[in-house]
Amino acid sequence: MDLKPIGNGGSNHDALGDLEIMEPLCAVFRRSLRDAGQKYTPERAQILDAILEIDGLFEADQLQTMLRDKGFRVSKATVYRTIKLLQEAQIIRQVLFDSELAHYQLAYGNQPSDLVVRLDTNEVVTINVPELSEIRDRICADLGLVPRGHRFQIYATDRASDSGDDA
Amino acid sequence: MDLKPIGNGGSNHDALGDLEIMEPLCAVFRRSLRDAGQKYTPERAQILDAILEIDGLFEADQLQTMLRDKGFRVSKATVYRTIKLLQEAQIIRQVLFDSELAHYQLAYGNQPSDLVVRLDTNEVVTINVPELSEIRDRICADLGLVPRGHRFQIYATDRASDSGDDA
DNA sequence: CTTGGTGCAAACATTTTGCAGCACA
DNA sequence: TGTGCTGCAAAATGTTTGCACCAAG
Repeated sequence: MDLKPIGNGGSNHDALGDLEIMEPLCAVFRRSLRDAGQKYTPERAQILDAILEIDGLFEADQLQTMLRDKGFRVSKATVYRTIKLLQEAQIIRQVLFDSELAHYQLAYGNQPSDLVVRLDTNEVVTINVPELSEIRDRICADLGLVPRGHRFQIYATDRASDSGDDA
Repeated sequence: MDLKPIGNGGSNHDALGDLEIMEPLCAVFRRSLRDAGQKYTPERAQILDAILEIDGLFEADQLQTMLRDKGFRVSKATVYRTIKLLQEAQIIRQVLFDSELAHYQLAYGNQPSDLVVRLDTNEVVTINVPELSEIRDRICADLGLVPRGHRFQIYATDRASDSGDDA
């Protein structure tokens, strides 16, 4: 499946965490690594840089291609290993909307990852729907559970492009 | 990842399609196959039967195990091929909540698949949240798109089991 | 200097596919 | 009775891992 994430329909950049008003992510990453006794290598910096240039979703292979185009030679293994580290650092998060391929998204802060996926063009728009958090919390309360997060994905088309098959 | 889907917290069975008030699914499947010039074989019937016994999510391997326990010998290839057919027949739908493994769910009718996933026990509860459809439609209207469906998944734990890592 | 990192390639796990024989409509 | 289906095993895909050498702190 070939998809082109077309950036944040809402604003990805204002639903930040809380207090730390936009600490450079490389600093966040470096600190996270140091706390885990790990090292901040050029490859890891390059991968994070590439991610920061992406507006929307990305996948592992895409990162390697971007880096290659910039003249960096990073192995696929390192890309995957770094993606895992970035997830642990809460800098990116996995977004599930395609079973065939893992997708990720910047996640500085804790804003949920709500998406609109266009089935006709495979474009993806990220949106911000505060009500969803309320709904989530209410449902969890009803069930006696503690909410830890949520995902919301809308599938849509422009016109009557097709019947919405397996959405 | 090992997960135990524990049935529908809401009611899976009353948000049916429209008019056809619970036509036997095997009939739906048979018709769908016939319309496509395909055959209703014992293996396919057995697989659908197994699915009907499942309350919640399931995965391909699980079906094969269930069938084996019942004394049927169905190859993995046939399981996968039948899953695809059942999706085309709109009888099951894929549920994305774990990037490592494809999960499916009964989908007779068109009710959306909203889930609560317990991160501590890996249990899954299906829920029904009509508001989500309204939110979806409103957002699509704002974007000038036609809604085709949506997915909503809540991640929760019982107590302070852990920090909600990569959710 | 020491510990952890990188690239490579082989290993993995899930899903798909080619093929020869079999069975349903 | 012919076309589609099954099982098997090999292929494909995305991701992980073992290992020898290399580099960050």
